[in-house]
Amino acid sequence: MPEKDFTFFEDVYAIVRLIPEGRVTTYGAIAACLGSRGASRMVGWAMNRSHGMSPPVPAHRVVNRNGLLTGKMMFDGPDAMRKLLEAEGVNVTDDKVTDFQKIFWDPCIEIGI
DNA sequence: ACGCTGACTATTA
DNA sequence: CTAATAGCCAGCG
Repeated sequence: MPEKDFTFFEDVYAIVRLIPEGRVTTYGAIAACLGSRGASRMVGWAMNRSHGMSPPVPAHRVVNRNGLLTGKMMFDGPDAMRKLLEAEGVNVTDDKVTDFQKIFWDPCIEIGI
């Protein structure tokens, strides 16, 4: 089997695409599962780069530690992220995910950590 | 080749 | 309690 040619951000894409509808995760959770807790910035940066990727990455399901939609402005519109989340059953109030802790999805489970 | 920036998080003052 | 700083890794100028 080939070595992990996958870079940090490629792993991030794989995880984000595994997030089920109606669930959200955090940058830190993804980074921590990959082995680098402080690499949360890389996760966000990877999301910024996810525009135009195939298959598309549901970056709207990735929020910061407080459930705040930090990257909503990077989408097609400042309300596009909130609209997408609400369309999946995620209530968003004041750019924050309601009951964020309840719908929080742990990527470590899916990647087998 | 070097330095800066960036959708973050945790710690210390 | 809030504010500021350090740590993280990879792309871009």
